[in-house]
Amino acid sequence: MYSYPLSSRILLAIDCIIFGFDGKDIKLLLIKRNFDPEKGNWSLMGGFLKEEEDLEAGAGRILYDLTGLKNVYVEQLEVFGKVSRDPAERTVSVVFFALIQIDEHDAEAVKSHNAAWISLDKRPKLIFDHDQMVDRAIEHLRYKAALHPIGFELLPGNFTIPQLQKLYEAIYSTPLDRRNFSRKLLSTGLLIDTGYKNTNSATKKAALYKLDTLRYKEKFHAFWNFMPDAMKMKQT
Amino acid sequence: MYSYPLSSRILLAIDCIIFGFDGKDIKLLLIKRNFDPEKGNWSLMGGFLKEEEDLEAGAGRILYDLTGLKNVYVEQLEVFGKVSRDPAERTVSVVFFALIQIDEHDAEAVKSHNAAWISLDKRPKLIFDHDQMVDRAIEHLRYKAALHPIGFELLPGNFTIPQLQKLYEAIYSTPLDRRNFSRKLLSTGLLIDTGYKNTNSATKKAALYKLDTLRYKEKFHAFWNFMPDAMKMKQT
DNA sequence: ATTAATTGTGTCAAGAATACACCATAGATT
DNA sequence: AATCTATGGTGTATTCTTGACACAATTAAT
Repeated sequence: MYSYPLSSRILLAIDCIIFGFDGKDIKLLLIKRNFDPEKGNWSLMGGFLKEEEDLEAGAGRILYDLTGLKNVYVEQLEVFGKVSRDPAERTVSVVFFALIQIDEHDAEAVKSHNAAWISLDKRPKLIFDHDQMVDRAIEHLRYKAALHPIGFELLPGNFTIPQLQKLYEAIYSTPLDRRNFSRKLLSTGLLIDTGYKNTNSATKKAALYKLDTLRYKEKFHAFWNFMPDAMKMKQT
Repeated sequence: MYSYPLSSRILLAIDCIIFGFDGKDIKLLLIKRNFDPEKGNWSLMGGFLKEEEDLEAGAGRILYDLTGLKNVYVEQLEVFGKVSRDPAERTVSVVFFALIQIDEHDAEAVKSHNAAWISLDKRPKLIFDHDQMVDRAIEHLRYKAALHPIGFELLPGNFTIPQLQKLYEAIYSTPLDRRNFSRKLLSTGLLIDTGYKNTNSATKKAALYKLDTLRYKEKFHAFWNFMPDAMKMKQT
């Protein structure tokens, strides 16, 4: 069997950007490193790809270690491969983008990793090029959520339309019209009315919906249109 | 300075998917390997990331080697990282997606690499997981061209609206209405009428347009809407 | 009962997308 | 030089979607 010349083997890192939503703000799961290198500084959760491990499995492992969750929404975001991005050694990092339901994570695991959920507007400076990674992820979240029904990944199984609206308002930092939002959402046919009401509310209880998962899978790659108008191409 | 434990350094490959358009069909630049491994079989153009080379620079180097072109449209597509994707050795491959003007490539370089422009519907079986990479790239081309003005990257500097239409028809394998297409294109404000006419045509000569590059850069990340309707989300 | 906060739904007007028809130009044919 | 044919350029009516906006219903607190 052929073998490649002995050159250019490189340390391959995996870094995970993990978004959650607490009902009000989009949050990031970050760790305050209690290990070297860069001990004491904030960073994304990461690790190295193992020799006998598929790339996606590596991402799954790292996500599971920190959150205790499997089968969360994950996708590749981008590879960061500048020569000097890690001063210790040439390291290429594959960045993964994950959306989780914030109240389902394993608080013990998060604590043991010295991790915390942090609002986007309060995020600390991160090590290496992790700030760029986060910037890129926020951009991607805005982009993708405008076109595909990924918002649901951040909400519990049953949710109300006002909750969904708050989520989109948080993503785009912009108020949305209740009536138009509701009409658009319902017209996708992705929501099923559970018949239950949200008992938490102090006033009128909103209807609880769930995802029509069959339809969701069918229609995932089709286009949606939730991007606020200001971000669309205008003819000016 | 900290150093990482001696483990999990991995061979990092770069593979390039290069699209062109000959006025009729979308074509891929593929190589018939005259070197090992997999000598004699078809594959994407690729190479290994060098120790002292930024990732994007590596992609640029490989594209330049094959086409003689610099500053072409390139973006990261996806990382392929299954353990057994390359039987010779664990290799993780970062796949890049490139669009070039087919008539500007360096024919000598292409020849010396034993490469050829091949229509999508005539593509041979490729080595390893390169077929999956191409499938993914075609999907991405359709996706991206529907939302962003990347089609121009496949056409010469001056082009006619009918040429542009043929390009989109090739990308989506579907006929488009001339009148609506033209109106939509012109309404983007991205086209500047050069005042010249296409002299190649046998009958009425079409107007030659060029990109308004300033506007193009400004508006690149805004959304467009050239996806044929059938691919959009419908409510049914 | 009244009030305040929140949820649910309807309507109208403007804009965009689609389907479709007519005219213009240029070279080839007679 | 008249006309035929292939292709390019533009206009319009209809339908659908979007955005702005108003009013009614529900619930708990007073």
